[in-house]
Amino acid sequence: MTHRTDATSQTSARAQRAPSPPAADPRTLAEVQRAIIAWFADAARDLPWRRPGTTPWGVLVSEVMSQQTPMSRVAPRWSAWMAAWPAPADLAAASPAEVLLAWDSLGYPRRALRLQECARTVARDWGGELPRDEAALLALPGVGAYTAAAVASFAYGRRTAVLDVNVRRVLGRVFAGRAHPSAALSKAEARWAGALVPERAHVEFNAGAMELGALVCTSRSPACERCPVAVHCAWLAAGRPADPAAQQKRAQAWEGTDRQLRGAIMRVLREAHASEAGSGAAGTGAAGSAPAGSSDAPGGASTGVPEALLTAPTAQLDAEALDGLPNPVRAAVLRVRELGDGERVQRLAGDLVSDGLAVRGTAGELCLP
DNA sequence: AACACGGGGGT
DNA sequence: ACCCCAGTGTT
Repeated sequence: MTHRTDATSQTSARAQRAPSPPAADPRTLAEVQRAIIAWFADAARDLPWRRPGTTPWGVLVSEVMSQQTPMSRVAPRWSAWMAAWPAPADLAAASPAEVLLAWDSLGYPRRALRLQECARTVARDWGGELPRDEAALLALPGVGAYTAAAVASFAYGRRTAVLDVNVRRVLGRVFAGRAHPSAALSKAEARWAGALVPERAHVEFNAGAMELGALVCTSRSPACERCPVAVHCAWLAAGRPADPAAQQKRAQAWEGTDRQLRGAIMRVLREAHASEAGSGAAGTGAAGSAPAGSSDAPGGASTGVPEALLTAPTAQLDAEALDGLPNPVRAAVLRVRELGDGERVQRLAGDLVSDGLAVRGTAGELCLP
């Protein structure tokens, strides 16, 4: 299957510093563009935000949810989210707790907070309508180079280069013969990618290049036999050489990390909030449908958990209070205690508060904001 | 430029 | 077990 890299490794190692411009004649360029557009017309997945009638705001929401997140996980959440908050003003009016509850376990919950900040900015500064200008989009919270370009292209039909990891991989393989894109997107890379976007059907080209990278030209096991541009692909022609530079990126740890423990604490807060707000339908992580109406914590009623239950030494733990917790909350609390000692939990809880993902109540409880 | 930041599913 | 995912913001 994979081919040895011996004969070519010297020359390919040389070429990886500079993002080589598309070493292709205009005829090849046009052919690649046409092939991707034609392939996309047939192979495009039926994603909810590709349905007619999706607003620019809906496109933005789908892009933010999709950051570092497979779309199979995004689709159901997007539908529930847009049903609850169709327009920026709707999201702006929600409480952060509702927003984090609806985000559920999509990951990187700060994205949810930024998306709401974004909605509030749009409501306040843009009359509730997303700006069309890419630079203005880029200035919004949670919107970086990729998302600004994606919205400009997919929502507003602007001719701009949309460079996510999929597109970078496809272009890098076809034109530069490189198996994997570098860690960071360079200016030069963006420049020649921009030159590649066709004048006509650029939306279809952008979406198609992403789709091709997601479905065929995948990172791990590309299906070159199904690839519409295989005949033009420099990487395939070279025998699909491994990438010498991509070796030593350390496998990302998960067990025992702060991220894992933070996530467990966030789950406690979601479960606690859900079990108190609507005792009706609160399942494990199933934020599900409409986060209806109120987040009003009447008086001083806590919608969180006593922080001591997360941090106290086992000997001093109030076992009775722990037993009194609703099942999903107790399970989440036990998980936190299994993952980290009290000191670490306390430190990370403080981080969460600093990040705006949690608040401390007057009675020593930790809650969603 | 290098890190931190979730979580789940594919191989 | 390891890899990857429609990235962004901070240091």
